[in-house]
Amino acid sequence: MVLDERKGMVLRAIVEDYVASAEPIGSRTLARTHNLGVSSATIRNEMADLEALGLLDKPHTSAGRVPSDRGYRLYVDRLMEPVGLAEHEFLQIQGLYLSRVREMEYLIAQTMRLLTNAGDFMTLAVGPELRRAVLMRIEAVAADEGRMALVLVTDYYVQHRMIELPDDLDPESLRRTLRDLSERLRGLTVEKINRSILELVARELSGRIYDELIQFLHDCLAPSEGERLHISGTSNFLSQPEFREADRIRAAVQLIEQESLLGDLLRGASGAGVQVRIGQENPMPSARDLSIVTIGIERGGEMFARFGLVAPKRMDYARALALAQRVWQALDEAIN
Amino acid sequence: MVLDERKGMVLRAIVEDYVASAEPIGSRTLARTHNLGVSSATIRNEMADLEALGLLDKPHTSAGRVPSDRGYRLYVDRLMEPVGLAEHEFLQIQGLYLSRVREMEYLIAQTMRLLTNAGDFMTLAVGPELRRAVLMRIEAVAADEGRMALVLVTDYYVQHRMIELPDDLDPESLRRTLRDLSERLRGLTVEKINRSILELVARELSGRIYDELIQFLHDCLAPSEGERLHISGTSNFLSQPEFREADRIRAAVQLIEQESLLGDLLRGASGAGVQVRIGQENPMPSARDLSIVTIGIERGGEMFARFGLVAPKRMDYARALALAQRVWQALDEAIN
DNA sequence: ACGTAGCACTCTTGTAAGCTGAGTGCTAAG
DNA sequence: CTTAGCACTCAGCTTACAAGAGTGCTACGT
Repeated sequence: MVLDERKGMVLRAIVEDYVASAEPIGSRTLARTHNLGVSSATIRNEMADLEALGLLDKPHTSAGRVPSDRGYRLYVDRLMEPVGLAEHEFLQIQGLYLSRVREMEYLIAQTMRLLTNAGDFMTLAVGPELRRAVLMRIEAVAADEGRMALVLVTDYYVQHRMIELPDDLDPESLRRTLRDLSERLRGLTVEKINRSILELVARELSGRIYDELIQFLHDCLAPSEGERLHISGTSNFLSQPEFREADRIRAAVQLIEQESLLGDLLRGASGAGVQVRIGQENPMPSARDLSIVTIGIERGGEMFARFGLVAPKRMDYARALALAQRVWQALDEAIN
Repeated sequence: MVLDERKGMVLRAIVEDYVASAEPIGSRTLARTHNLGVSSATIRNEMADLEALGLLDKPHTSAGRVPSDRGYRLYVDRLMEPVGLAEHEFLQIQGLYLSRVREMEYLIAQTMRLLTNAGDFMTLAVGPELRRAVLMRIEAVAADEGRMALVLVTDYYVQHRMIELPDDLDPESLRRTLRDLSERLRGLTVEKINRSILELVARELSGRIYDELIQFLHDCLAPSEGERLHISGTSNFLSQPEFREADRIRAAVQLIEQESLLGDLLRGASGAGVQVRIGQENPMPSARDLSIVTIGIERGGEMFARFGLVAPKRMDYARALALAQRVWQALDEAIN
């Protein structure tokens, strides 16, 4: 049996109706609402064929059909009609990256706000791996008499911490030490520094305040911080009708709370550009009812940042893809 | 009718059993589990009295009793036996503030981590109002050829943003401008700067890069940023049995997502030290089933920071208060 | 050979009725 | 003042039943 044009139309109609209604689609309803030019009985036959092809599922004997993972996949790859964004959305996304700000946290925050407000998605993001970041500068900015802000600048992160100086410390010598340290470490990746920094510092420096300094550097250089998973739009997500029942919403909340799982979900995708993973295509079983559209940003051939739009499998793929595509273009351009 | 000692014991037993079990407490169970020396019938009479006094509620005719808001209040004020913290907790809290870090975001993050892991609470925090912060320094830290990190230091906040410099900008003149600006504005509160900064900058400075600079200053000085509400431990909160039903959990998620509501909840308390607000004592109706223990930190007679432990009314008040009290002591000492 | 009408069958959902268990309130006796 | 006993109440569970939606199959028409 082969997927002729009519079967495609039926599948497409089912996916789109189901996406809109969240209710299984029956043959009669479909015949009534769509002008397919055939009766419900014919549609029933087509549906039976689509089910045999593994493109539709039946929740139970008399409940109408629901797209299977493969059905969604076929829809996304071949049946879906791409949608455009509204003019103002298009421009809004462009405008987001026109500023001169070149800092990851800021770009991520902006992008997430945009994506979260643009649809019923939960948005995930991870920034570039901190261990790949290249140290540029460590500097101390005096605040007042007794306090000083340490600032660590890498190629796409800035970190700071304000500390209290002990009375017996000469600010000038601290500044000089930092300048030396800066010189010595500049151009190294965080990954590399991680090894040598402590030795270096231990060898050349001493005194109480340097405990704080080392602590600060250590904190800044700890990978966990830089790869922090950003999450927003959980209420978009949880307000989907699939989470009407207590068990479901509970499971969903648990999934959300497990940052590591969401991180895997997002990182499961590889490569640059926009990708879709549907249901069981996701690596972990707890995400088998979800789909995710990922945006991978590369830079110099390495993975740089990654965003994800998460929703039940019954997501609006056309819209998610349009958004993702546009954000990818704009962000990729801004960064490269 | 007056609250004699036995009534107090009964109320206390009901509160504690209910806190532990989340199920309404019946007279027979109470007689069996607590050694009150009287029969269930007597307890029934006492319960009826307590209900008449407005200290107990009945969910329905045959469901056992549940403490009313006033019942909880009386329990907290007069019946509850204060508990101590475990030795290691006590020391852990102390240790948290021994470091020399004097930056609000850091202290808040540390404190929240502690509180969230210490019990089944959701933790809220707001830092000091940014508009009261006193500007210390604005400085530019060079990153590489074309980029620069702007750093703004106030007495308890540091903000930064990395921006790309236009080719035609002389980094030295930028640095000079910032130094001038710093000199002019140092010692002013953000609130005051907010008015004058734009005029000042507009009058003395010009050129494309200064748009970014002004934008950065504006962002830093926008009060919303500085008063950002920190939230953690939502899973502690949502895993409480009161949220077993879908509607409840849904409402709770919505409440959490509404940052402004949580902000009001937290800010509803006034004054320094540890306070408890129970159920309807909270200003907003959507929090009438919650209780919050707040920790208010003052500094120089002004409200500085505020933390909140949020849980269903059926919270473990003794533990929450012990934690809050200890954190308050330690933090107050560290800051003042 | 394909499309359609009709019909029997299946299965979920919603509703009503009955039962059970936990708890209360009241009364009378100790 | 306390307690035992008993009638009464009510949420929640179970069962039964009807309604509604949908399917699969068969027979018929083009």
